[in-house]
Amino acid sequence: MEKKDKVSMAAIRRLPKYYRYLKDLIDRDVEKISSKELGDIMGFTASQIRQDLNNFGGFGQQGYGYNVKELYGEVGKILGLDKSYEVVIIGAGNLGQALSNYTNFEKTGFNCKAMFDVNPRLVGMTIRDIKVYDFDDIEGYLETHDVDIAFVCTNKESAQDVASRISNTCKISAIWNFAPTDIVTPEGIVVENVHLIDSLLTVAYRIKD
Amino acid sequence: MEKKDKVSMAAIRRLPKYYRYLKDLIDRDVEKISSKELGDIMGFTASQIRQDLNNFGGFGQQGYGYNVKELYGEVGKILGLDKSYEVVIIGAGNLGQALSNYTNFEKTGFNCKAMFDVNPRLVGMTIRDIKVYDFDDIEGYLETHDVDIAFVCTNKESAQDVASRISNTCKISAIWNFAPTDIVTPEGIVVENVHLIDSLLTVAYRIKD
DNA sequence: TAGATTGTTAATCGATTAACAATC
DNA sequence: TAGATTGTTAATCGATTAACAATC
Repeated sequence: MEKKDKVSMAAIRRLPKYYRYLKDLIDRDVEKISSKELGDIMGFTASQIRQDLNNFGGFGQQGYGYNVKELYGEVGKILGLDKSYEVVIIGAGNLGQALSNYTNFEKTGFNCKAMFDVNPRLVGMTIRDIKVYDFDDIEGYLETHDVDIAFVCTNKESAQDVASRISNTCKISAIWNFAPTDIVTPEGIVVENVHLIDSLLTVAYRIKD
Repeated sequence: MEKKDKVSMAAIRRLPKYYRYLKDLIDRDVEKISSKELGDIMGFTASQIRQDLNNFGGFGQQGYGYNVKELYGEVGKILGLDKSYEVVIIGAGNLGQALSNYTNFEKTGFNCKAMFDVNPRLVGMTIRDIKVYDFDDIEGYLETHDVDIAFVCTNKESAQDVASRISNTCKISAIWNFAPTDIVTPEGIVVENVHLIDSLLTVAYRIKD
């Protein structure tokens, strides 16, 4: 199943969409689906769907199609959702708090155990059962807890410093960065940037008359 | 300058990144830059940078390169940042509140004037000078105010209904959708989906051993 | 069995990179 | 002028789509 070396990023980024649509189909009690039908509702060609899925294995059956529940499970496994992930949030401002409250992540297996901030007003607070620690304690925390992903919700200026400090402990696998800047990490630490402003600017572009 | 018909989405999505990096260069008092230098710091090839920019015009000068301030201004104009945009936020929960507080958007010209929610506990509140109205008043509000973009921060279940209702007034140009579902709108209304969970799932995929 | 639909190879399309003449 | 670097055309690369034999 681990053919992931050669799978294109474009295909990988489609996987969560498959996962969402397959979940919807399950909720609507659809048992089986063909690549043609799935393509129609997702806006893909049947060909692309078969190509995408066959990057990871033959999950269908000729003359029948795909079993929805089974395929959903397989895509989940491909995405790594057969395990859960420990998460910390760095930056307990509005966005950090919003993410900590986002039950969707928890339901999918991303458990936030701690938040960190430099602001003394926030340190010590508890937000929906999650304690806010002083960011200066981050190294100690990471050394004594298995954390997979850090959500970085700081401002632009602090993001790289934060990334460097948490990368140094080498106990973390990935950074999910919401600061409006590109951060760099040592080889082996995955960075996923969510540049909200970039997304919004493409909206501005597209509504120009 | 309006060659935008044929410009690829891939190129358009790189524009905000140019805009960010050029701003950084201005802040660091860099006056001119070549496509080679800019490519090195942005992780693009010089060739791609020249191709991207020449979708919109020849902003450089042979033998010299690009004037940073001028190019920054041009990219801003291409993105449509020479005007400002009126914004409403639908869904005044954690994420909606976080977005309303995000000064970065305002600085770039996106002004939030009102929030809407169905929750009576939130309706009537004021969050950083922005009033929360009852969502049932949305049609009236849109008819009496020029709103360009609606940020949809509802749950998955309500997102399509919300999108349909605000699309019906036809006074809005775009929807920036944060609900974890794909929404459809009438032709002519731009939709930009920010699927946070999709982004997070690609992280899970990429940290699989 | 016949019909349907997959898995996979081949063809096409589009985006990125390379090359180079134009020119500051 | 000579050197540098653009704007743009041509070549390459990769991703998407089409086609079809395999097979349930």
